[in-house]
Amino acid sequence: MTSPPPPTPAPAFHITEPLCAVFRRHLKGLNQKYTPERAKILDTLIEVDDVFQAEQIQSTLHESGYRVSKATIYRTIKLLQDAGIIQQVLVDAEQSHYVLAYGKTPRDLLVNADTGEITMINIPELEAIRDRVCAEKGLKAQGHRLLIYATGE
Amino acid sequence: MTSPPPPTPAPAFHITEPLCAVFRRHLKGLNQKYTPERAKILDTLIEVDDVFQAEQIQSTLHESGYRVSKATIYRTIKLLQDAGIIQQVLVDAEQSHYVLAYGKTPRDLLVNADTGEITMINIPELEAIRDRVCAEKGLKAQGHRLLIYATGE
DNA sequence: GTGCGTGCAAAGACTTTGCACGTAC
DNA sequence: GTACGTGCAAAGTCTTTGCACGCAC
Repeated sequence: MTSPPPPTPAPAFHITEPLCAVFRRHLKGLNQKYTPERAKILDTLIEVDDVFQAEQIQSTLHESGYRVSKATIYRTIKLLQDAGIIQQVLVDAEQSHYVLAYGKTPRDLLVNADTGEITMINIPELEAIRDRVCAEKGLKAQGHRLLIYATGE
Repeated sequence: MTSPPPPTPAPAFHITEPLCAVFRRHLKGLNQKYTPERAKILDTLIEVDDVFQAEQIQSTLHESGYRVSKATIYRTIKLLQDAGIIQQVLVDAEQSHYVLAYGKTPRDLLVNADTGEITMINIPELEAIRDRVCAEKGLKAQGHRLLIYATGE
């Protein structure tokens, strides 16, 4: 039950709160535990601080000498999504990508078509544009995502 | 070899040319044939005239009493992408979605989060914004895609 | 008869799930 | 000892590929 589109949930708490605390609180609410695997995965995401994939998390952990199964990684990713800490980003049909979303609202991504590198950018005026377009249709904007494909340099 | 991101190729020919002619020309260039299956698939896309998935094409054809295998549908989708007639759109991690792209440059989509309905919209000022952002990074914009998630009515 | 196209079934890639074992309260 | 978590392997999706058969020039 992967939420089909990422409706960009609004981050609700203070930005300064450590993400692990947010995660711990979310888990506690579900009567679940903040296990070493879950902590390691979250730490890795924070360290990477970029768009990431399940595979990448596993190999990064592996390099640190820490072995976690794919199953656990996927399960943890789902928990982190539910907690609003990460968000799915659709940049590639082959594999799911995610970004840290908590307190950041990363809605705009620059994809370097040469290198595949993905950079988070921020284009504030998009929110106004988006709201205007929705209002014209009698709808209410819940979020947006812009992907820009670029080459050169 | 599904092209990972859709770099939004610029449509080059006159809009009034029927898409089947474009497709036929593309196939001829590859020494391939405009078969009934390929024609039917393209006709269906034109009739649907909306974001679509492979599955949907097959069942729509099936309702018309025409049976085409998934393999042929996927192979034809790839040909249509190469011809610049359709483009992949990433709206959902579960399945690949495509839209007719020829002569339309549909870069902006409005996703109704309540109904799942996807509408193509056009926001001309985005091109300027996109080009500006890329220029700031010393890159050259090749295309973009905006997804807006909305609810209400 | 060579080349291209189709359907079928098998293979692939990513993700999810069932199960047995472990660990913490 | 109950509840939750993990790894493994199997299952599940969507998509691609290999192969044999068919059709057209």
